[in-house]
Amino acid sequence: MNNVTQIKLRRPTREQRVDTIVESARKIFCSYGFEKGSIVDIANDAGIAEGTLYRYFDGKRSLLDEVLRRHYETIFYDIQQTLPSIKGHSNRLRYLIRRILLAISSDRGMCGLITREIRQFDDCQPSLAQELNRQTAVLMANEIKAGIKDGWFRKDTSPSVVCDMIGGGLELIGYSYMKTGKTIDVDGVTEAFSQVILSGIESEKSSTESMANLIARLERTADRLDPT
Amino acid sequence: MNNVTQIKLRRPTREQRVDTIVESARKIFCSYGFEKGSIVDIANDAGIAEGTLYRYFDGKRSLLDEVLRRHYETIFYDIQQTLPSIKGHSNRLRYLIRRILLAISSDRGMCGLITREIRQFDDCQPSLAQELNRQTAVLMANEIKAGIKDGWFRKDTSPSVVCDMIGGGLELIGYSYMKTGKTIDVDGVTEAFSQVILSGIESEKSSTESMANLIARLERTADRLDPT
DNA sequence: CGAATAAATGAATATAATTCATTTTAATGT
DNA sequence: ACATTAAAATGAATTATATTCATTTATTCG
Repeated sequence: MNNVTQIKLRRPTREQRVDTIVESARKIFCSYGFEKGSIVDIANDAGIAEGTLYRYFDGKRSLLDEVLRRHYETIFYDIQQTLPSIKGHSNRLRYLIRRILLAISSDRGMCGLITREIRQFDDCQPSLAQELNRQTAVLMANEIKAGIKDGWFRKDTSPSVVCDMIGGGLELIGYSYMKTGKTIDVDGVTEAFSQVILSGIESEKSSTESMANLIARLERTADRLDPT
Repeated sequence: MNNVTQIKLRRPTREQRVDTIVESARKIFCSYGFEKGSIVDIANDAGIAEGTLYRYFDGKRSLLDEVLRRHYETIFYDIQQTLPSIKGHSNRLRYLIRRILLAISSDRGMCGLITREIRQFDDCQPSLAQELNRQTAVLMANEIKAGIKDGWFRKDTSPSVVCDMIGGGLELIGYSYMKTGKTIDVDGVTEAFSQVILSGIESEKSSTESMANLIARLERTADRLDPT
């Protein structure tokens, strides 16, 4: 067995090949969009023939699904790690809003891909991207429902409507980011969203609570002044 | 000149032919979607050959644009007639929300078409549908800005964020209507939207905010007095 | 090494938008 | 009424891509 055979390139494992293809697909789809980015482009970028690609994916659509699945996976993992450590329904909602804005603003190409393609194809199979978006909406809805139960949010709040407003609003922010390319002021936008939503749904109890905090501050100040 | 030539069908005028084509396109696009609905289908439905269609429209995309333009035209006309007669910023906002919900719920096929295709093609030309949606957003933004100026809405409200929340939220309502087909409770959803948005942005003469300012003043005073 | 199996290939196929040379119809002038 | 010209309509040909499949190439295992 000579040196040449030793250094001869082995075929990549199935997993490696899938990774290569998905990465090429991500690059092409993000640059040219789903329609314009062709299978030939992706195959060339991955260094394989078109036919080979079909041994690993059912078609263009499954390829898109896998690209999106991997993108969302990271974000979900992150959210699952962080969410339990945050105290208070309002703060958890605020965190979810901020985390999604962060995902949008940190990858413009992906944001554009998602924004443009998310509603396609829904006739037959439910779109994966939509399904993944729904998961985030469920997290928000749970927070709102729990908040209502605990009396922090108004009893007549419709969790689904609030989720639609947050989710839809963030989508439009992403859309405008894709189109204009203006950087997103993540903290500013998070505050603007939270401000409207939270004062829109917070109950008497929670305003009483914040009032109590203010009075506590007043009392502490008074204590400082009290000569006794 | 015999009877036969008398009753012979004349070619339709340009306008009539355009109307026929647009109507067929609307029907096909709403039933099958923009991708799946083919030019042949539309031409057949309109009773012409494929080539003929291209004498009236640049291509499939322009056809879609015209279908959407005509759809929005009706709605805008209606809004322009009604809006000035409504008194109060909050009521005008509520009306806009309700009018859009009405448009969504009254034409499921069109709602599906818009929902699925609105974000496409934006690389090159700005999508017409998007442009038309933006016009509604401008109406809302004006209302909010005026409301802030008049002191009815909080000074720190971000009109664009509020518009995104309303517009994006309504889009998601439409999306879910297209997918599930469940009828929309227009008045209920209008109230849920208005409730959250309006209590989110209305300037409570109230409590918390101004109280916080007062206490902050007191604290500053205390700092000045505090000998430590 | 030499079957047997798995992977890769790219030419062939299928589908759908768009173009264009040709045909059909209408309008005009004599 | 007919010939001539202009406009409109046609559908076969072109183009562009996703997908398939018969064939070739590489790997595994006895």
